[in-house]
Amino acid sequence: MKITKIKGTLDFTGNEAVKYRYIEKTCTNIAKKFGFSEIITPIIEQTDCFVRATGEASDIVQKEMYTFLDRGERSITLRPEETACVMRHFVENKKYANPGLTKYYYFGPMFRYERPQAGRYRQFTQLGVECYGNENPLMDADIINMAWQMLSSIGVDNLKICINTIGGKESRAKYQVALKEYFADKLDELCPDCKVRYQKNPLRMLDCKVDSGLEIMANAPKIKDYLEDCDKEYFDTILTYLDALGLKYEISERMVRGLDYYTNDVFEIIYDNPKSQLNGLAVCAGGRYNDMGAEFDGPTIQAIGFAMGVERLMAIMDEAENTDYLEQNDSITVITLGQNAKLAGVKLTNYLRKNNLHAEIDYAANSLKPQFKLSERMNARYIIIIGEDEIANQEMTIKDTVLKTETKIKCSELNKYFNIEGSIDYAY
RNA sequence: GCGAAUGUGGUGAAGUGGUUAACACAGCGGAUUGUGGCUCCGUCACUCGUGGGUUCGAAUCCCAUCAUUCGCCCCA
Repeated sequence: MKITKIKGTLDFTGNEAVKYRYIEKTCTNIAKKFGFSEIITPIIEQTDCFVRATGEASDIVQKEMYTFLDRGERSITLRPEETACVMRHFVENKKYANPGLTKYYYFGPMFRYERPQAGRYRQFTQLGVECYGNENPLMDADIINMAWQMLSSIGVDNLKICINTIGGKESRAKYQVALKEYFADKLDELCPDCKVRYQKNPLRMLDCKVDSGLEIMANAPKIKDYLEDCDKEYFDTILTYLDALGLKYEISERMVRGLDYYTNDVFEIIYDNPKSQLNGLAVCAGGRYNDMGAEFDGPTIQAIGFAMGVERLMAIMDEAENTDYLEQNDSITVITLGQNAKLAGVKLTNYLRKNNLHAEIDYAANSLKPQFKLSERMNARYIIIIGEDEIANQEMTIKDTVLKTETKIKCSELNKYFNIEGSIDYAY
């Protein structure tokens, strides 16, 4: 039986791996500029960490977690998301006692037991941020701003920001009552899923795809009519700041998000490209979740965050044929003719490597052809050729495949050519 | 959890019951070449995801199973 990778997981090699690290590096650099520092938490947590934070009834808890008992019969879960882990850390260590804001970013694998499909895997990578402390609409706006900057900097286009408010506890409670009243006598017209949602979480009926065209959906009560004044004002102020930051956004009145912990503003950044299979996929999503601290038996902690799906970003970069992430390849192949030249070539190769250059020499071949093949495989920029003539004169022939030049230089000039230290000769 | 499509060598694929599974690219071996990626010759699937069945005979039909991909639910 052949051993294969586990369903819904991915191996990255070559340019894929480069791209993955490029996204990490570019985005986390921006997070640092916004004053965020890294948090690294374990991949495993007590199952309760997610049950409490995400909500017993959420789909993540109900059917998507990798949960198992360890040898001590403790229920362990591979993290399906990071927000709960960061909150656990924050409350566990009583960091709420620290003055000012706490701003963390993270980057790492998450696990969700779902059927894989376009832009969705069982092990996937999230890059996200969490910000705790006194809430202020500017903070919410600036975090969206940061997400936008991250996405712009990795060169992902065709994105749009969608934002909505689902209000604070009071607003939402009133709204839920109104929704239930409205739909009470209309249940027969709704799809089976919505009948379940009606019981479980009426808000979710709003973004049902099946029933979205129905007239009764269009006429359903709107959250904005049930918002407490303070919630409404908070949301409007966020929008004002977004305008000031020059960010374009769409207000999606139907967007409610699936994780139970959100309060007030929620937002998504969506790939908007009708030609693509990935159209409509959220690459970034987040919002405010002021009530989560209490779930961890901590005080009320005002909090906001977002997460981005790294594999989704990679897929979109591929579609756009975006190759900005590729590092410039300035590697060198040393080609030799004859045994004396091979010895000289080894010495030369080693000298180049010691000077931080990527240099390779064919271990086996003596004829030209396979050695040129090596340089093609490496996609080497420089090819240095050493034969008997060069040995005799302490020279080498250097081809620059980018500038398409070929020059013969003395060994003593090599350091100048590559702007490196020291010198080399062929004597040994 | 539900629904659909697909599964032939490293890759792309032809082949729908009958002798040695076409072709292309890549690979490998060689010829030629102090400067290659051109050309030429040779070689490369005891086998068609896996396991059963039907048949004189199956990559081709049937069943099961696995995997991949896509959609739903939900989500980054």
